[in-house]
Amino acid sequence: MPRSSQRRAPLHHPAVEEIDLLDVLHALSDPTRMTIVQILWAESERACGTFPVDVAPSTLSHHFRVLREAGVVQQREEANRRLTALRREELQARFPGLLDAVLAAAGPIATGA
Amino acid sequence: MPRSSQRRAPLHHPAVEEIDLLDVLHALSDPTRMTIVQILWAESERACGTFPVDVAPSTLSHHFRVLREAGVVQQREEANRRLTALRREELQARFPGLLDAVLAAAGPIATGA
DNA sequence: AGGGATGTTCGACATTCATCGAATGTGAGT
DNA sequence: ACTCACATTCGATGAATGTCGAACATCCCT
Repeated sequence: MPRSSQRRAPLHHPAVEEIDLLDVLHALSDPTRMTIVQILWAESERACGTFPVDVAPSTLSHHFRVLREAGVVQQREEANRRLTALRREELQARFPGLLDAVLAAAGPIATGA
Repeated sequence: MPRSSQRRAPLHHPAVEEIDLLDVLHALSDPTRMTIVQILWAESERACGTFPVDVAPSTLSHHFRVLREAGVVQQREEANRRLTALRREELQARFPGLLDAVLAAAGPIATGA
């Protein structure tokens, strides 16, 4: 029985109704995480290691966990990669216009953050 | 020479162009501060002590400073009261739609926070 | 002048957080 | 099987944060 889609932890994502506004705002209030979200806003899906941010891999993993548990991003396994995507439609359904306004306010991506 | 309008510190407020998105998001990611902003969203101007939040006066003062230095609220002196108001137009000019989306997402005021 | 009301500043304290290095686990390819 | 690449977890550490009580400053009113 090949269960190749359950590699490590079950990767808990909050349900749409469980997404808390303050958690989302806190998740977005960090420079590194904002950069991640901006990139995902433009590129739909991306592997963890391919983000142009200047932090250690363990730090990056921490930020992805914060974003995931806040309900901002979604992660799925593929081989030994972990692909990350924005939960755009779900966030739009829960907090209409919020992500659009935030991303519009963020302006161009500040690479290196 | 009655200088009744300069009571204590000069109450520094950031200029509109200096308002930082991440600072604003961080300021809004606290329950107490979110409650304050929600109340001001509905009531234009209000004295510090009249907010129904369950924190010590010194803590409240701290939260007002965070909101003020992030550019979210504006404070002016009147007698020995300090009146606080949202910087609605300025925030709308700097980050269009942001405050509207956040306040819409926040829903009804959770008194007691 | 004295007292009460309003709000701030100053430590202090516990919690949270961003960050890193080292160790670990998983999958792909040789 | 061995190794390398990818990503996580763990432990530690220094900084920031939310909270409070006590002390202080300013203004109004009696």
